[in-house]
Amino acid sequence: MINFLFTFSTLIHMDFREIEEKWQKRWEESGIFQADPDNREKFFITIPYPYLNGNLHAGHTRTFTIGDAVARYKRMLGYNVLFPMGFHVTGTPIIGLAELIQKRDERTIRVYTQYHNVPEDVLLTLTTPERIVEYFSKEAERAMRMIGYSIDWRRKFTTMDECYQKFIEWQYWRLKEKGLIVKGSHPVRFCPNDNNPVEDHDLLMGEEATIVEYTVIKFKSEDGVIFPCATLRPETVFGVTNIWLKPTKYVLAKVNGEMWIVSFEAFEKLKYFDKKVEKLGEIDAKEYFGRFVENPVTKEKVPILPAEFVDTDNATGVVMSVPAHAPYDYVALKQLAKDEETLKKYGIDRKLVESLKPIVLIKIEDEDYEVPANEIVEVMGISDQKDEALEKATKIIYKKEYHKGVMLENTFFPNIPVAEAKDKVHDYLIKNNLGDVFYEFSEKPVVCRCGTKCVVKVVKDQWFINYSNEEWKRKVLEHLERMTIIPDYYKKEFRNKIEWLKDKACARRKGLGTRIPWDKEWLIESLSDSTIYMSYYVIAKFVNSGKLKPENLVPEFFDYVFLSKGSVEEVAKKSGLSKEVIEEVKREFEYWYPVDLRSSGKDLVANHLLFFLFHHVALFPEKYWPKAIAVNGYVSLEGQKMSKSKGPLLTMKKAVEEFGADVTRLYILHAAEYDSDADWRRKDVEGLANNLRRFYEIVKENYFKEPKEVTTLDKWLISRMQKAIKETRDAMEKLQTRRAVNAAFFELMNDVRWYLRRGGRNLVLILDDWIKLLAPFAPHICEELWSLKHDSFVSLERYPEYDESKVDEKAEVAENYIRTLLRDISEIMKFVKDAKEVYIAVAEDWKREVAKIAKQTGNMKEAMKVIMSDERFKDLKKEIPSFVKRLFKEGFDFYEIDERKVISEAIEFFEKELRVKVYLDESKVPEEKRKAAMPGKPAIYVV
RNA sequence: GCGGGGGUUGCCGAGCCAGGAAAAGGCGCAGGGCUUAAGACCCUGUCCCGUAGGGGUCCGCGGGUUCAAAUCCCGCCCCCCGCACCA
Repeated sequence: MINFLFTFSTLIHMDFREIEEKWQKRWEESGIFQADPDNREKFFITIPYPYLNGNLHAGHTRTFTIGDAVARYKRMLGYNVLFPMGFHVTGTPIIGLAELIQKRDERTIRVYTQYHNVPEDVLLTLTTPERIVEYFSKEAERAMRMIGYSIDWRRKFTTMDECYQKFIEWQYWRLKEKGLIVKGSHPVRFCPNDNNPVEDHDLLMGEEATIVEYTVIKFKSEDGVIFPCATLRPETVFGVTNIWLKPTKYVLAKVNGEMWIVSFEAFEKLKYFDKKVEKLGEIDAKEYFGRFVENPVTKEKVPILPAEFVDTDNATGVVMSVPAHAPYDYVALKQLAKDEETLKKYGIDRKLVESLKPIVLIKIEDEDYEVPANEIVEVMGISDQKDEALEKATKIIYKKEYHKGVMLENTFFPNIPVAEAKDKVHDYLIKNNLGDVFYEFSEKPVVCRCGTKCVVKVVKDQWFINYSNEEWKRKVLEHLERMTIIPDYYKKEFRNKIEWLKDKACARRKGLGTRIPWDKEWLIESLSDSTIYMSYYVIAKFVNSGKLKPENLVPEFFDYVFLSKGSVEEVAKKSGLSKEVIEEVKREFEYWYPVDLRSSGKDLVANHLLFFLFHHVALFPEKYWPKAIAVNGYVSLEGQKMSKSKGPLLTMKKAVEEFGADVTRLYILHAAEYDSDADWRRKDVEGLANNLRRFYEIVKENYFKEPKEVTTLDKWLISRMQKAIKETRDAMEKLQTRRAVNAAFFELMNDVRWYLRRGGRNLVLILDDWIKLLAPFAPHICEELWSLKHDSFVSLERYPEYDESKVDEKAEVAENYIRTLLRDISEIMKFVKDAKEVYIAVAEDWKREVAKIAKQTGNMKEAMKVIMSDERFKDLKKEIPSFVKRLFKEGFDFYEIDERKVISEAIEFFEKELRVKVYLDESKVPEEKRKAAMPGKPAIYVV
């Protein structure tokens, strides 16, 4: 009794954490996850290192746990598995965070204490980037140990380490030598007050705004003044009838030596565009109304006219008018012709305005209208240029013409689709200095966190990585085809993104990181310093053990280790290392490389994972290019998006403390598959904890029972186990952790429930396999259970093999038979009051003919045709489809089981379940019921 | 707009590629068992109808192919994600 009570209470209060900590300690002490080269086949799996501006959260937990499950699974398959981890600290957010903490920013303090669970007194000391890195790297490592990842911790590093920086410098020198680093300029969102580019999270307003590139077309007046018309539709330049200015003041400016007339706002913006800009004076637009300018493309002279709809805060504030295709222009022109007052005010001849006829220059196949702008304006009933509906009208026309339109004969590009002509005109303008570009936000306003309105700034002379390089892209694309991408449809996505990738600025002024070795004013930007660092895990082991020092890491050393360039003697001399050490590092690199699997969140597809591919292809020999990439989705909390900087957030540590490592792991692995998003729901997590506890109890209760004689039921259980092994393995090969956990845990659990309900007493027969099967997912509890009987680590055991000889289809069919029969009987008993006895009659033998026919034809379609047309079966047309379906689903053994025998052996079970007497007795079952019986579906009679 | 993914039973989510079960599993809810009780655990039910294992309706909407469609084909509607220099 005392013993019972004790057991009982330990079960109730079974503390996952206690078990987990015990095994984490043992793993650590035994060093079983430290991977060094040996004669086994290797498997090198990496996960993107976390960025340390906060604690690891449920999102990390998902990606990392998938990685760990795969690592453990592969290890149990016999691979020598390397699963390392480092920390990313490059860039600005950590600095930003330090500043916020220093300033005691209220929101930051709240978010970091409440969601990141940093104690306030500790948080307030994190006022420098160094302290932040120090603190969060320790926390991250602790969290990852708490959840039981099988990481080789001897290889950890941060991207600020001196040795890492040597490695990055080497990489950039080599890229530069290959001509893949180029200089250029590009537009960025910029805060004039902070004097810095702004990132999304630095914005108060306008996070959605993108930078739009307007084409500027230089219309010139006789006195040489340029009216820079900004447009998104340069192809319509062939249809310009006039240009518009708002009747207000403009600026006369000298722009790169030319005289430009632009709005005041535009002038301010121009200052940031990497141009020489000088204000010469102010002019009033009215001085120009009625005067003419020359269309630089058609050489036509067109008048300058006033229009109220012109927005001086959009682009240059000078607009060209294409009334045939632009509803605004059409309406404004019509309106002006009628507006006596305005015409008089500016001394414009009405005849002039009336003479301006729309010039149609685009046609749309299958549609036949004269002047598109006219038609839409009439349909929508717009007559005022300030009508907001014009915006919509413009969009409709634009959309149609862009996608379906073709240029007409009166343009330079007859019969060319509009989408193409647009670029051609743009290029023509730029090439001949007849045009320019003007950057503008797609939405306004865009406001920095400091309250200042942002501008677009063109950063000049910046270093770029030349991803647009065709040769480079081609190689990456070719390699992509050879790679495994999981899930497979992401290969298409990668293909598109590789083609779309443009040159990328790789340098920044501010932040943590490595300086560009040949231009020390610039720092290498954070996504650009994390492309090939998987190779650095090899180096890091030697750095951490003290064998490699920063001064040893000369470029020639990396050349030799990674690329086999140069001679060991030379490298020894240059690096100050012994030949042995150099060779040892090289051997280790050559053993581990390439990366066999990089498993990552889907947010990195369009950036990091691309760069990862590009840089490997550029720098390493082909045999070291990555083998596979897997992508997983996000995690939300009770349906809410997580946010590092705003909350809500669930840290990895908190999840483990609260629910335990195995529960957290199992839950996150099971919550969603592949790139679909998972939702962390407390209720579900608790439910899972119960299931896991139940597993623990069941194993403990049965593990030491002496095996008894093996029954059909036992064979069924063993067979089910084989199916589960097969399913789990197959799922894991495809990285389907949800399916794997479903098969290895939930479905087996259901089978075990049935087995126990059926009175099974030999559960012990499958327990070793079950524990091993679950070990990659819930390693702690599995170690604990395994250790009850064995002296080894289950983590190092061989994963269960699927053994077809143990599959017993007949036993499975028999159990299904019993299950179905039980269900049918109880279904009927619902309708019989005070049922006392149940009689069962199996179908007559001749009905097995159906199965024979089905087997002969081999497919459902054929079988149904043949059987249904058979006279003998015409009374059974209701029963046959489901029978045939079962045949094809459960296999043809189905009709070969001895139903009478199966039923006889289960009578006792039926009686226990149903609490009535059950007889297998044909004579007691009425004729009409017996007639409807089919093989597998006996007649039932309840009295 | 371009590109990728998706709309399934109260919810989450399998199934769809290889057409043949009101459609796995989990959660929730209801009833029963166990228990002094609660929790846990074990059964049963959970679209509608039904005093015999049955019938009806169902997988975003509308058509089509087929003996048979959640699954294949066509059209439409809606939702999510990426479009960068930011980790």
